Amino acid sequence: MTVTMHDVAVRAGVSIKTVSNVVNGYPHIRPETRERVEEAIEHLGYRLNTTARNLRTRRTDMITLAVPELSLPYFAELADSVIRSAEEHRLTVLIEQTSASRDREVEVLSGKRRHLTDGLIFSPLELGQDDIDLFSVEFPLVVLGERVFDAPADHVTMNNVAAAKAATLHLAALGRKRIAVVGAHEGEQVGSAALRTAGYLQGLEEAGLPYDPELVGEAGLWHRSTGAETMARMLDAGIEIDAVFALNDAMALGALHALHARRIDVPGDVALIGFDDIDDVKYSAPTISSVDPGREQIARTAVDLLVERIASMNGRGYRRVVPDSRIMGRESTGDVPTGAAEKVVAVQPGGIEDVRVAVA
Amino acid sequence: MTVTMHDVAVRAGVSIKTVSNVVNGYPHIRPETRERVEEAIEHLGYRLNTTARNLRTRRTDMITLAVPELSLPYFAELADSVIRSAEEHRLTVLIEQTSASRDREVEVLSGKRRHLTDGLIFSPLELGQDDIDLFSVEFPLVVLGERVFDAPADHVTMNNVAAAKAATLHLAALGRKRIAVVGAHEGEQVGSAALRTAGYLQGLEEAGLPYDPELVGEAGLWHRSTGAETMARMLDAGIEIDAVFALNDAMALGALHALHARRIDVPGDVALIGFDDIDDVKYSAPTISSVDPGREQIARTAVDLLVERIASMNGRGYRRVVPDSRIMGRESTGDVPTGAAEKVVAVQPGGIEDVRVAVA
DNA sequence: CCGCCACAGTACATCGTTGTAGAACATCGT
DNA sequence: ACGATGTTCTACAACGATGTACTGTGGCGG
Repeated sequence: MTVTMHDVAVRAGVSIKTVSNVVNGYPHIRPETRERVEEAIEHLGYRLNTTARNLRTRRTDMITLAVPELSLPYFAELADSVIRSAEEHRLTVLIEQTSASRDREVEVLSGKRRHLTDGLIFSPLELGQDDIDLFSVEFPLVVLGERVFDAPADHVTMNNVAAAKAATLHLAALGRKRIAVVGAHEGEQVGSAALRTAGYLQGLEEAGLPYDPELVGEAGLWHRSTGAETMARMLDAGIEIDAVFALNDAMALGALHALHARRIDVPGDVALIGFDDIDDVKYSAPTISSVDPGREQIARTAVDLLVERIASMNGRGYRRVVPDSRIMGRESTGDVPTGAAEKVVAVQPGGIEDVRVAVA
Repeated sequence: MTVTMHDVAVRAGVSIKTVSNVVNGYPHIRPETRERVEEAIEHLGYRLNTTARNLRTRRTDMITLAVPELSLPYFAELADSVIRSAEEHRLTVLIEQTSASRDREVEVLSGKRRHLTDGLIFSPLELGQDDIDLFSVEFPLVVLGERVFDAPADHVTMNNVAAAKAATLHLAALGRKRIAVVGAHEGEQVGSAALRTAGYLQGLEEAGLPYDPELVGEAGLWHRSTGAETMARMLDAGIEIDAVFALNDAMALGALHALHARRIDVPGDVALIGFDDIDDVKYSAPTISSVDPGREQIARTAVDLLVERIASMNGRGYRRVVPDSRIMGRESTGDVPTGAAEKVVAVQPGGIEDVRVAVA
C-alpha cells in the first residue's frame, strides 16, 4: 500500500539505513549509490513518513501558537508573523484557538498535546497571576502578553504602561482635556486593560489633567462591536469628551464608527488613538493613530526564545523581553493632513531582562 | 524520563494493553482495574504520546488548511471558521501559509507533509486550470475558491458571477451610471477576478449601461493598500465615476480610504460595494455594503466533505457545493441611514452538484 | 608493510502505542 | 452438566523510521 523505506531499499539494493541516510543528507554516500536510491524514491513515489520519524527522533519540528481568536486582527497578524519567523527555523506552527475560554487555556498548558509539538507560544487572555502554578510545565514555553509575570518561562511582553502614558500625553498635547478610555476592565489588576489604564492615569497626572471616572468606559471583549457599544453608551449618556484612547485598535475602529454615526468629527471634535497598530487603522477614514507595540519583534523574539529553549531545556534562566514601542501619528490626532502617510511621533524603548524565578 | 504506558502498567499491575484500553475508553474493564490504572496515570503524570499513536493508527486527527495569508482578513476569518468546524469533529487544524507563492502551492499539493495530517483544505491563489493535474493526489482533498474547476476533488466555491452581477445591479438600481471596478486581473480566465468581472459585465448589460474599459481598475494582490492605490490612480486620472464595485472588501476599505482622502462623499458622490462581508466593513465610516459569499457555510461544508472523504477515500464521486450568497446593504449604498444596522437586500441561491470527473 | 583513520554501508534494537488473537473465567439457557 | 456467549485481560507483533555499534574497504604516513 504505502511505500516505505524498505521498498525503496529493496529496489535500490541497499539497506534501509542507507535510504534513510540519503533522505537525511548524510554526507558519506557514494554518488552512484545515492543516485540509485533517488531513482528508486522517484520511481516508487516514496514519501517520508513524518510521524514515524517524529516518534523515533522525539522531535516534531512543530510548535504550537495558542491565541484567543484569529478573527481578531491583532492575533491574525501576530500569527502571520510567528509563522513567518518559524519558517526561518524550519518549524511548522500549529495554531490553537482558545476562544477566550479559561478551560481551553488550562488545557493548552496541561500538555494534553504535549508530544505533538516541540514547544508552545502562549498568549493567555483568561489566566492570570493567580494561575501562575499552571505555568510551570515541563516543556518549552514562551509566554506572551501581560497577564502573567514571573512565571517560570521566557516572556515577551510590551511596554504597556509607558506606551499608554505616551498615548495619553499625545492627546493631551493637542490641548484635549476630556480624554475618554474605551475598554477598561474594572477591578482587574493584571492584563492589558489594567496596565494601559494605569498608563492613562499616569498620563493624565503628568499632563495635569483631573481624573474623572465617568470618562473610563468598560468593555469586556476587545472587539470592534464592543468598542462601538461602549463609545455609543458614553456618548448617549451625554458624557462630554474631546478625545478617546481606545485600548486596542479593534475598539478604536468601533469607537470611530459610533462617533461617525453621531456625526462627530474626528479629529475636529474628538481626537482618537488606538493600540496595536493593526493594518486596518491605516485605511480607516480618518486613519487612526495607534501605539505600535512592536508586533513583528514580539513574534520573532518569541520564536527565537522558544527555539533556544527547545535546544536546551535547562540552558539558562528566564528572560523577559520588551520590544521598543512607538506612537504612530495619523489623521485621527491631526498628526498628518488628510491623505498623508503616518509618522512616528514618539518611541518608548524596550529591553531585555533576566528574571530570577524562585524554585518551588 | 518520559512516563510511558509501560510505567503505568507496572504501577497498576496490569498489562500495557489494559492501560491503552482504559485511556481509549474501552468498555469491558472492571471498575477497580480502571481505578487502579487511573490512579497510576495521575500519580505518574502520564501523558499519552500522540506521535506513537499516530504512527500505529495511521491517523493524526489533524487536517491542513492552506491559505495565502492570515493577514488578509477574509482568510483569517475563514481560518477561524474552519478551526471551529473542525473542533466539532475533534480535528486539529494545521495552517499552511502559501504567501501567494506558486512554489509553495505546488509543495502543498505534492504531499511532502502527507503523513502529518489526514487531509487538506486548499485555497489556491496562483495555481489555475492549467495545473489541474497537480490536484489528482492520493490523499483526501477539498478545494476552495474559483481558480480550479473539475479537479478530481470535492470543491466548495461561491456564486461569483451571479453575486457580482447582483452587486452591480444593486449599484445601477441607485441610478448610478459610471460604475468602476477595483481589482480586475486583465487577461485572466480563471479565478475570482475574472468571474466577478464577468458578473459585473453581465450586470451592466442587464441594466442597459455601456461598458467603458477605463472604468475597470487593475489590482494584483487584493490588499487594502492595492485597493487604495488603484482607486487613487483612477481618481487622479480624472476618470468620472459615481459608484465602485471593489472585488473584495480589503480593497473596498482601501478604495474608501482613497475616496475619503479626496473628500469625495460616500455614498453621496460615489456609492461603494465590496465582496466577502468581512467584519471590518461593518464598522468603517460609512459602513460598506458587501456580498456575503456564505463564509461560515463554506468552512463548515469544506470540513464536512473532508471528513467524509477521510472516512472513505473512494466513497463516491466528487461534489461541488455553492453556498447561498447575499447582498448586505449598508450605508455605502444608502440602504440604511447612518448608524443603522445592515440589511439583506438580495439572495442568490447556491446548490450542490455531483461532478463527474474523467479518469485518466 | 603496519597501524591508523576516513569512508561506505549494514544489522539490530528501539521510539510508544494499538490491532489481533486468544486465554481464563463467569454466566446462562436448556 | 455442557456448549454458547460475554467479560476481562494478556502476549506479541506490528506501525516506519533512526541511533548505535559494527564490518569492511582503501589511502596514507612512517
